[in-house]
Amino acid sequence: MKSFDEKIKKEKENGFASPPYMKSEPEDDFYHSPKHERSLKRERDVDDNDAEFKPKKIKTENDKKAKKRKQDELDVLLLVFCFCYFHCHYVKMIYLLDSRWEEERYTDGVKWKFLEHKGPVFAPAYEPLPSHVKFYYDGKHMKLSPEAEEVATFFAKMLDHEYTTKDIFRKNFFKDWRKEMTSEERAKLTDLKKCDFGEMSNYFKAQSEARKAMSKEEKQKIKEENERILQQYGFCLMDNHKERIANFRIEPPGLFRGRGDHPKMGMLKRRIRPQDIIINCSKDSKVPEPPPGTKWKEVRHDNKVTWLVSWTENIQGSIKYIMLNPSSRIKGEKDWQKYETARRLKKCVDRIRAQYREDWKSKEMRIRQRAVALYFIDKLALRAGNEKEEGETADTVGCCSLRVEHIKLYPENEGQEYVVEFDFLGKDSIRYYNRVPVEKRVFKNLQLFMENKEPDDDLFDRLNTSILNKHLQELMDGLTAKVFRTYNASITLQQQLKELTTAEENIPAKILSYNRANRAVAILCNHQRAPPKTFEKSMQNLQSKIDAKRDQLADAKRELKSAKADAKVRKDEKSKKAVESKKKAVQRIEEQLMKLEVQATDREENKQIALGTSKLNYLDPRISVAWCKKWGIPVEKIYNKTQREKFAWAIDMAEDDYEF
DNA sequence: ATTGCGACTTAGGAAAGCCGTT
DNA sequence: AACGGCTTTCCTAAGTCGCAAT
Repeated sequence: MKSFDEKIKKEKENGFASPPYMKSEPEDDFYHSPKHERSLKRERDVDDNDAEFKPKKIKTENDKKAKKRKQDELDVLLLVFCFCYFHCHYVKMIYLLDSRWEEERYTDGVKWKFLEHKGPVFAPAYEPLPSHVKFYYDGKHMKLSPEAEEVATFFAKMLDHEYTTKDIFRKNFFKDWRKEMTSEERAKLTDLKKCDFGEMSNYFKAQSEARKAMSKEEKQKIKEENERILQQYGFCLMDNHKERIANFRIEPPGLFRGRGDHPKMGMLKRRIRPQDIIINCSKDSKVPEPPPGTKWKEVRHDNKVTWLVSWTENIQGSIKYIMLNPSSRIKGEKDWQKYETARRLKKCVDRIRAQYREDWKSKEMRIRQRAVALYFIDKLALRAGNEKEEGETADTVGCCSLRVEHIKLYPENEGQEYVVEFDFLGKDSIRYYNRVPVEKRVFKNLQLFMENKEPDDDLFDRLNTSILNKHLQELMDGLTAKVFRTYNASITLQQQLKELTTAEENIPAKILSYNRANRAVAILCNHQRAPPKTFEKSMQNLQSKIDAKRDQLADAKRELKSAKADAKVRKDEKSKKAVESKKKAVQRIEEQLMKLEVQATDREENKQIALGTSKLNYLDPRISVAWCKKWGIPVEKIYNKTQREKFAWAIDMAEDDYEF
């Protein structure tokens, strides 16, 4: 595999990459990340690999063709290599370019040839409450029918959550609950406020306490049972390889918890039965058996999709799927492709930037809007922003769906000109707040777009994601709005790593640098988290650890001093040795102290920032792997076991000189 | 052009697991 | 052994984007 890789690299060096040169920045602070005052200065890509668009000399048509052909060859080579990689890795076939490759090469959307699995694991059946756990209505005990009781337990289990205090939640819940009641119950239970779920709630709390207090043996037994289920249902056979399934358990019934201000919160998410399930597998496989006495809704054999099981969920009417784990070939290949697309964007991003800057001047409104939106997507890593059905989901927006009320224009703000203030709820109702200076032309355009509009009018009324993506497709094959997020995230990591890593530093300090680079990306992408509930306390604990370590260091230093003095007087071997060992002790403690301090810094800076999402979805893992190799950092320090499984392809492929 | 649907990726919070300390 | 704090895994909601029907 290596030699193949090297071959590709050689080809690349043999004149494909134009020499890197610096481009002048149109703005010195092009990128603005939300939330943080200290702006993450990020330079544009140094390496501009797009001689095609900015030729230094006029090429003859033949030159171009030859180059194109060679580029094509290179692309094919790369494709073949990665194809081989995934097959060698996953199918464990050693021989390359065997005839079997030909028949296994999938065309026109075929995702697999063979697929066999055991179907889903259903949620356990409802177990009625013991009779001593009572429900009261208006102070009086009332025995509920099993159906009504089950739904009541869903509410009881959430009693401590603030959800259950929200009007919409209560209203939706009560409406759906009533549907499950018998007509007598329905007649009687008319006011949720009069319902007392207290005993139920306490019962479940006691149950969970009991579960915690179980003996080792009991816990072990449960663990073994889970393992058995995992072994039986958690894997499938796809094209000769056993693959881990991501979510083989069907979602249990419960109350829908949307994020943010969701109009459907509290609705009953109904139980999924075998007759709701569509099974997907290959014709020549053993079709999974539905539970005794039941039937699947449908069994189909569609090898153009990757899912094994699907059903339609009742809240939004959307389809849910059971698919493979990220470690699987099918996900890994896709992930790799995603980063390759982002790398292709790197090669032409300057051309695209130049283009949209031109388009700011267009006489067509739709083109100006498109150009300004694209600028935001590129500069601020905003999401595309599909339109959503009003009243069906929380009111959140992305770039194309921004409304006038979401931005404020300041001709001047804190000494900066043309400042735009963004304040809106994005995916998962996470707030995006950012103030950024923009170019005058952008500013003027925004003023124009906002003229004669109400606050709740669309900012880009001539634009949607479909129009934008169609345009992007014309600029580069496979380019869509989200590729910019991937590209900007990965290039930022690479750049930050280059900037922050110092050769002399020890491993913990290097890892802090890595986390800081990662953090820069998370800030750019606005990946936030609620500060952990115990954050303050855990910070204090760490601080006292640091203080204790400082004291310990002072002691050790004192001891070293006296040992030195002692050795000076005595001048014997023994006291010399004592000095040496004290020196070692001081050193060791210093290192520990340093480690703690680094940890404290890291944690403090990470208070409200979630690194996981970008690490898992936006950062080309080969950048991290290369960085580890370059600085002799064990890759386990950066990726845990699951992550290493997901990124196995990158860990195998990337050398220390990998360039995104 | 618009809408709806289907398939897939991206997302944060909760639960579970783990590991060092008491 | 119990506890507490941190990490990992699980869970499933919420996006993106292409395609087909209208």
